[in-house]
Amino acid sequence: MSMDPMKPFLDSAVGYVSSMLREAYGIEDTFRIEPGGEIADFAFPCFQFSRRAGVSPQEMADRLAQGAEAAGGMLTVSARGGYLNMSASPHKLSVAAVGTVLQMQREYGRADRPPGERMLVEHTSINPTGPMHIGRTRNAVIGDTLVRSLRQAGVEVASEYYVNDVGKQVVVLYWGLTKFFDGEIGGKPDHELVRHYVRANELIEKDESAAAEVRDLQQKLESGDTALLAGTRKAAEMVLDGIKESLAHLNITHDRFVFESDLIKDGRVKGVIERLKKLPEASEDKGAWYLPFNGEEDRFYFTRSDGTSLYTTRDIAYHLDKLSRAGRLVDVLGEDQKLGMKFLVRTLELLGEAKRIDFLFHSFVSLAEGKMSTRHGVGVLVDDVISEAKSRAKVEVLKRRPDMNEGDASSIAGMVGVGAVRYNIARLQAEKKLVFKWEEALNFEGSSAPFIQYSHARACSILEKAGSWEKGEISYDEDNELRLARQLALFPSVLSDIVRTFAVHKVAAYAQQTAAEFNQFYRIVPVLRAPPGRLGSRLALVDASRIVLENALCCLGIDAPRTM
RNA sequence: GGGCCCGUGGGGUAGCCAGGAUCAUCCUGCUGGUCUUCGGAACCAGCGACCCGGGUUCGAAUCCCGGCGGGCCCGCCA
Repeated sequence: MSMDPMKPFLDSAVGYVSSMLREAYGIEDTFRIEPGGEIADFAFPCFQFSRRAGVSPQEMADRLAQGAEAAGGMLTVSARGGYLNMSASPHKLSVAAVGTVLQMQREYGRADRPPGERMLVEHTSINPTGPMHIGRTRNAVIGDTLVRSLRQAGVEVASEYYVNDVGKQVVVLYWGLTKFFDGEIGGKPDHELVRHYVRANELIEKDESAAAEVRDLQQKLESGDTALLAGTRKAAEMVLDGIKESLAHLNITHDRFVFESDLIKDGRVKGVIERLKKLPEASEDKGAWYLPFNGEEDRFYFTRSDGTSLYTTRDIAYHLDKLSRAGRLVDVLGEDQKLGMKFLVRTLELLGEAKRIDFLFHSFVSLAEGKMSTRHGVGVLVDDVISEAKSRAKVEVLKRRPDMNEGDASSIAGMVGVGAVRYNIARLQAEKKLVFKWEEALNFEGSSAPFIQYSHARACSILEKAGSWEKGEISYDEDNELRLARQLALFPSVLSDIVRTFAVHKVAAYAQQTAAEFNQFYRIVPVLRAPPGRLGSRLALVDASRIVLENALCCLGIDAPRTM
């Protein structure tokens, strides 16, 4: 059995068109099959070949539709508007879809892929100077959804967080801590320590001697002062602990954290600088080395005049490290990084190592009132959004289940609240800008996480009431059954599309559509009170729906409650 | 000044990469319905949109050029 229930039908459609084209017109060229939209599963537009064949598109479509018993009963074909429409036999497709899902269970969605192509996705990588605000959360949610979707699709993938613990802002944090911090954190570290960071920034802005102190520290750090490196790393790690906690609340974890300071300490940054200096393109201006791009239009400086490294130089060292550990890289980044990454890629190309890097850029999140900034302590913090979402969810849960005990209600409210936050970020195309609005972030109906979770809980409830049942022959004939089964069959192709395009919002849309189809089925087609002989097939369909909803929610990092 | 991205009903959004036909998707909103329920965070019907102007094409929301509006970038910062 194919892991993708739609695949055998697509193969027959290709085979059918190919043989009909040859038979009727002697055409043996390659051709394209399109998705058939609402009308059919697959469509062949006749426009390209009709002129050459000397017939109208509609004539050609009519002729091509005359293959009796299309593809051994796998397909139904029809001609309309110059298109040859082909649909998988609904009966055969529905049986194949449910059968495949029940066989693969949590693995459903996976496809055969060439082995050995390990991927590495870098995401989040927030500067550890303060708590995550909602803008940074977008990166984390998109990145984690990508990692989860790739895994569900059968890709071997690791996730990584690049910790910037040597940059200017971490020095400011460190300096602020030495000045104002008494050693007692007394709360979530990112929230507590950022106060010293904000205060330090305020002081530096108006006090020149403070600014000079920080500059000295920065110089010392870049010259490789080990005690100072340890100090800034410690400061970064404390804040990072708080960020990790926030990420955990969002069901986000990373396989590995790479510290920028390590790349300096073990000499890799120095090695990169040496390699770059040897490039024929490399030039020098007052001791500062750069690569000229676009003539001398854009200079990419990779050292300062004092020989120390710059951010992108260290990032190149990091990318070389990643390339040594994975076959293919993806960086999830804000759109402000585009130009810098162009220089990075072109530099890696000069070093002969650029091939396997892809980027997933996303636009910024803004507030109705303007921009966010950790440095100035303005922004909506993700911890606040999560806790507000949970408490509103709890009100909703208790409204519907007043008898439910406190612990269960809180646990469900947690899944619903976090799900709502993640879903409302993941549903958007990454390149569209996002204006954060509380009402939208906390939406619990319509196109939302709870809508999907609720469908899942309903399916679980039916299955629980049914108990165990005979898994005999299955078959479907009701329109709502066939439509739902077809929807389930589409999951592997959605994931394959994401593997190709990284368009993670598609798995959000798919989950929503699947839930909607399930709700329609649920409304119209009785399961537990099914007519004689239909019970097993319908329970199988409900179980398959439950599995697909769970798998899709898993891609989104949203828990699938059995009851809510 | 130069570069990149975005512009779809009242609000939000899919479709654009690989141009096609059928009501251009879905959510929200508004109007009106459904159900003696396998859990109503539900279901059904209706209202309402491709920024503007050229071009390519048999055919453009989709590709190209030019406007307009918004975001981001153009540092020996990160």
